[in-house]
Amino acid sequence: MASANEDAAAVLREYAELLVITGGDAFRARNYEKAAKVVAGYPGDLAAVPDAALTKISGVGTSIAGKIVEFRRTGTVAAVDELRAKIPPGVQEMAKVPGIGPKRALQLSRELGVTGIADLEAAIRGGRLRALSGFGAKSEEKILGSIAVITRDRPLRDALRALPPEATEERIQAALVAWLETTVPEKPVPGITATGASARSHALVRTKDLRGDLHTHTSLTDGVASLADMVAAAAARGYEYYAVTDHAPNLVMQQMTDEKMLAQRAELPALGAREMARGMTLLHGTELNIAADGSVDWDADFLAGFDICVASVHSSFGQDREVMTARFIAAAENPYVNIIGHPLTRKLGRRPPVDVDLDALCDACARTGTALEINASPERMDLPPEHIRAARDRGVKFAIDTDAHSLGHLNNARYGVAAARVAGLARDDVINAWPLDRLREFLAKGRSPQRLLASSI
DNA sequence: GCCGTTTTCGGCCCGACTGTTTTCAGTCG
Repeated sequence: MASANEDAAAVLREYAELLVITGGDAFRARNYEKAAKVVAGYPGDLAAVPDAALTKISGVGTSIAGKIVEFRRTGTVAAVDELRAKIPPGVQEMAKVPGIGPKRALQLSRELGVTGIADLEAAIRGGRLRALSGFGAKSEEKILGSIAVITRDRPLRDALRALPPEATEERIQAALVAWLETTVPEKPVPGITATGASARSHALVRTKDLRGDLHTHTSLTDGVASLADMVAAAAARGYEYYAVTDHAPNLVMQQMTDEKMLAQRAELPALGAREMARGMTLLHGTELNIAADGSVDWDADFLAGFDICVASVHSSFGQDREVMTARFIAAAENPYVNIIGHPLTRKLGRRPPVDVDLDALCDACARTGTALEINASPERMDLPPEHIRAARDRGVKFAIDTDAHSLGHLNNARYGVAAARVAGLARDDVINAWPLDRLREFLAKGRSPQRLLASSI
């Protein structure tokens, strides 16, 4: 997503990374990282914001605004250049490899003279890593796996990042199809639909069909925009409904509590009544954590207070297929779980998909009335089109969600729609393309009074 | 470096996991 916003964000992000590698103040680094997210997710064109107005952006103070101004004028930031020069070549690149952080990247450079990812792979295959303290067979295996993920995902990630900021769903769709065709030329993916090539293309879901977003965050957890700003931005998109789904307590770093969640819920009626959001129904939800055993954060009593629950895997990614599948199915069978969030939990070029029997999970979802998420974040593309098609054929419904952590992310829905279109989904397959009444029926799931009574007998 | 209905200083994201170690450092979400 090449744009003034993304360019500035990249510089701020790099400065944060450099501060961490060079042992700078962690809070300072975190502020740059946060500012990078805010700038990347700034809903307008950052180039149109006057210098003096930059500090009006939350998370951007005088110092960071100064660096943005410098970058706009000169195309570079001196402080970033200085830190770059202090670090041996390859360290920044290696520190981004999952399993390697700043400390290990520096160690690899200093003690082995490794100069980058390609060199690192050669060093591992040459058995040179074994000589380092703290590195063993498992580390070698993990690093090689990470390098494979980076290599494999890079073409798709780069293709998506190269799209213009306002790329339409058709344009994104074309990029996805092109990538699928180059990836598996010998094995055509069944049901994949190229742009405009299908006679059914008129029936495919469109971005304008989406009536709401069902997975979004605020600054109460790891989002960078306030609840009020997120709601206003959603209303400006013309949504009929909008779900706020901040993280739940078991993702410890988010520091969610019962009290915070209830306080957020109490804010919604007033926000919904504002002129800006009038006519848009606010749903109070959460993104639960599916624990290693398939349980979630809260008990039934507390969960019953939510309008909608997304449930996602955020830990223990390495479970074997059988355990992982049982874990997901347990979550789908929870009467309060409406959507399985980013089902493969992959991040392009960062984290491989978990090993789950999707057919079994799809059957559980179809049986229990649980939707699978098509997470629209271009950093995830999860589910990918080939799996969406298979899931649809097993009777699964979908939620195309942005998982927005900033205002700008709300505009990512079209990436999910593109994946859905490639897979051949129609409006009827997508629960957030349904009218609110029908959506509410779906969300009631197994937790209507009659059903709960019946299941307790 | 940013922020403010505990405000101009002093907080701010904490704990589990992992692999390697023999008591813990590093990484991650």
